[in-house]
Amino acid sequence: MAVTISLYNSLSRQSEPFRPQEEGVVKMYVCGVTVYDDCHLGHARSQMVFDTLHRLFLETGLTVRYVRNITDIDDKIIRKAAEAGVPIEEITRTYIDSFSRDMARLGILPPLHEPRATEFLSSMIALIDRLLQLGAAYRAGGDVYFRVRSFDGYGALSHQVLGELRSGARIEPGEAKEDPLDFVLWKGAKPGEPCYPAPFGSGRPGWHIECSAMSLHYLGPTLDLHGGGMDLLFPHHENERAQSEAATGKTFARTWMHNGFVTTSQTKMSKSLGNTRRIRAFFEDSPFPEAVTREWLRYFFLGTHYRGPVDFTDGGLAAAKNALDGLHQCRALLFERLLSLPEETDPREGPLLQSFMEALASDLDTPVALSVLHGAKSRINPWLSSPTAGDPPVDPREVRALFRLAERTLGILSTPASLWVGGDKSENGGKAGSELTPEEIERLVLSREEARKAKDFKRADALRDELRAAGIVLEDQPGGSPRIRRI
RNA sequence: GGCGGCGUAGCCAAGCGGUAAGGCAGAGGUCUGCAAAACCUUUAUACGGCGGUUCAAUCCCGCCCGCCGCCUCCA
Repeated sequence: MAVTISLYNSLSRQSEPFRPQEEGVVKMYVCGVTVYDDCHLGHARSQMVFDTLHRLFLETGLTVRYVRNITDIDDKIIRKAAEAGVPIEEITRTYIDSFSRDMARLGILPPLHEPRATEFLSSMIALIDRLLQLGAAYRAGGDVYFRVRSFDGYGALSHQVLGELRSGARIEPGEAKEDPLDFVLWKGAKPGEPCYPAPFGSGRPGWHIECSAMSLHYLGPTLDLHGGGMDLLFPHHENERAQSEAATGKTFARTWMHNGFVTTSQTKMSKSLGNTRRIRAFFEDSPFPEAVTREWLRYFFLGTHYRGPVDFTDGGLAAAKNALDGLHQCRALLFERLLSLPEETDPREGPLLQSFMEALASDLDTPVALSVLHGAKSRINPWLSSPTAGDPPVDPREVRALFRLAERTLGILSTPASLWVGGDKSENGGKAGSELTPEEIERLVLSREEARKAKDFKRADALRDELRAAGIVLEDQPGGSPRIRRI
């Protein structure tokens, strides 16, 4: 569907129409993770934001060359390995696996390339060499530093004035920087630490250089879009930009996007504060099957615009689940009603589809996109719930197409109805949602049915209460046996 | 100290110059043996405060108050 995508660019601090350099192809780079621990919900949101953007690009027919790095050489990894007394590779393998599992659980579409820093040492060394030749970098005390004041545009991305920066105001003991603002490109080897040979002395790369080297390798000197969390804006992205542009003389990234934080009690969720919630734990603690939990979390995050903060609360989570339940209920009834009509002939265009796409195209306004879904639901529901009703106020087939569109772009409304309402973890290889065995449940349900037939409502209600206490809710249906729902 | 974000109904959350989307919760109703679920109806003279610009401001400007973030590793 033809829409003009506009995105907020951190560089210009305004929304701009998004136009890739090459017609029909998007070169997109997003900062991944450093693999020294399990990922938390902050990572989940960030990846979800850029996944949604990725899906939006695909939906509009663009080819997306999406690269996301994995940082597998870093001080924290080294320290963790040393503490555990295991090789670095064991730590990185463990957390790369964990990250991959988390991304799969969240339903994040895989990027085209997912390079690891250690696979690109020679590219990084070449880049540093080039910066040294250009005079943008210098050797000092076994390290190599980037000379920040040699790069005119430094600070333009994060809108910092060099003189006001406190960042570099500290020089760590042992560092030999010319200027406090300078940052390390290559750290000289220290005893007992992993190191790699380089013309300027063996050692290991600084944090920022990997992104420059890997994006250059896969996507060339100029990215259409570079993304990451708000906390990467400075210094990470500022540094990446400086060293890349100093080396290539070209614009490094045309659009920069930064997502807001996940907070708890209005405070940023971060590892150093110890207030993180791991993705894995969220899924393991969830009473629902994985597919349901995935949609639940996605819906929760998508309910807030990506640039704002999201406070992670039980109330917010509960509201998200209830709202999603309503959408699923509608979807299940609608799909059943339209079963005989092939989806292939559903409309490709229409006011609902248009509104939905326009919302997403407008700097990824997912809250508005969700409201389009709810709007469609409330207009189609009366028709769905009364079989004798006349013409529906909206084309049911467009609503079906809309739900499919939401499935593709937002990654919600894809779980089969049977799993959504009646599912529990046992169907999913997890723990059971109830203390009762299926046989016990069936026995209680049948007993209640007998009691109801005998008009012994007191006993019937007691049995229903007993089931409810075990997390089983009965929903009587006209004619048939009651529907069993787990809570 | 520098840079930035936020403050909209009980809660969450869009809108960002033309007179307040949506969701959750709540209330009333339909259905039901009673429930539950579902469906219907309903819920902000009003957008932190005070000024200013304008025919018109929640949206622009100024000041103030309150939260939060970046400037050190961090999505």
